[in-house]
Amino acid sequence: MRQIIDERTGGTVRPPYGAEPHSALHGPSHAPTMRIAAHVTVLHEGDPARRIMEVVDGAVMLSKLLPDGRRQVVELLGPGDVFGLAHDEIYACSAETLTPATINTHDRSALERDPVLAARLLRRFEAQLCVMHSHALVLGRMSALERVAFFLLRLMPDGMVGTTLHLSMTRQEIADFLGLTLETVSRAFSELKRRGLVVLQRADEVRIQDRGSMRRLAGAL
Amino acid sequence: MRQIIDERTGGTVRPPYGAEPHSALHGPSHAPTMRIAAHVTVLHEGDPARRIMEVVDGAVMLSKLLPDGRRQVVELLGPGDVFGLAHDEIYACSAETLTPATINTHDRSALERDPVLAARLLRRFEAQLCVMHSHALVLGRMSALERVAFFLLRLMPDGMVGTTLHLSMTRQEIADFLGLTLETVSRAFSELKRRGLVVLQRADEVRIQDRGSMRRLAGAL
DNA sequence: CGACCTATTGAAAGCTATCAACTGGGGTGG
DNA sequence: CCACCCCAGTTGATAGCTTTCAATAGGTCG
Repeated sequence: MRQIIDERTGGTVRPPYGAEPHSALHGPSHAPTMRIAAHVTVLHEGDPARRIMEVVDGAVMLSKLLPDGRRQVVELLGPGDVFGLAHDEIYACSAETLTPATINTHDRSALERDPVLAARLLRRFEAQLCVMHSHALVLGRMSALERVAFFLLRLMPDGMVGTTLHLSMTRQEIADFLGLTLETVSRAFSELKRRGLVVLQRADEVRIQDRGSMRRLAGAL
Repeated sequence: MRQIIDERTGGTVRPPYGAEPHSALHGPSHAPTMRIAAHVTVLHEGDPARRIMEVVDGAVMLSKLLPDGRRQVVELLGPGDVFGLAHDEIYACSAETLTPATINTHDRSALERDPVLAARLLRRFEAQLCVMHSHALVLGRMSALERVAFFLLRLMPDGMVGTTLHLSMTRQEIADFLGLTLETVSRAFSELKRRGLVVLQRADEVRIQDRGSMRRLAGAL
């Protein structure tokens, strides 16, 4: 289990209950902005859902647990993405920072009062829903090698060709995202390396060498 | 391949291009309602995305294809659900009716003009996103038997206990939804039957016999 | 009643998970 | 400054589950 303690404050960071930097002078719906360290659990699956959150900067991982401990990382979020969604007033996922992150929080009631916010969230939800559809295809129909190729392409926008990508996830986290085991993820990395499609400077620093072959593996996506 | 011909009109039903019942007197953004037969492809993945659609009645299936023909049914929709989402002005999924269905269509530009519509879609997107998160857990971490149990519980609301559920999907469609093969789905049905958790009156008529055991299999969901 | 399509069941192969050992890098403490 | 420890990652061997290929059964419609 990763730490859920914020080393700056020494306390658990759970925005609905904890201190809220920058919000003292505003109402709770005025988008208080929080700066959060890496590897901090921001939301817990099953907690009462009072807030909706936007990633301003950094990376956040949403995950769900089965009663026996199996975990699925259901979504990877970056700047602009929204989380804190709820079924029956209960958070449906846990949220954990992968890197230091800046996050805006809104009271759920703000959705009705603030049409500009609602419009922004609507566009973002549409985009995230499309990404989830792609991810269902990955989880349901792709082989291990294809999943890892897809994962790396997803993290490496077309713009940054030839640059080195820093993975801020462990093999276990990648495995939980792709519906595999950490060993299978490791083997897939080794296979991509062996085929000359990627270069691993370190375990968490990847360069895509042959983008064409990667695209073909990942289903031309 | 299922038919994409509407037997009532004799023509392909593709709303952006085809005839639009009930809409002759209204602008294209005034939610023309269409009545569509079962097993009709309403939207094609990759077509230009001009409309956004709401299921009023019936069941709709969203699917994505890989270049080599592998298919994933990414979402099952019922009354209230929304589809016709787009990446880069292109439909991200194909949509096919599973039953006769009634569908509302909105011009995408209506989202900016109609805040009531936008608010409704926002709530619905949130719900669908949560369902997709659950589905990612199913696809990534559950065994074949667990997936089928989950599928049946999802189709059988708590209210209707003891009633017979009519599956409007073939084994192949269920398999494509659950990330399995049709043979594995069939074996899972047989196993659930053998264990006394369900009764199959016919291949497409299921009664859940032991809901508790089903819930345990499906991860208490 | 026969044709055809869907579903079921069986047998074998393949891919991923599991269990286990080993490697390597980073940090700590001597 | 170096040695050791610890954890993440890699690699190997085996098991298990699902897929694949194939044959049979069931049901519907002409």
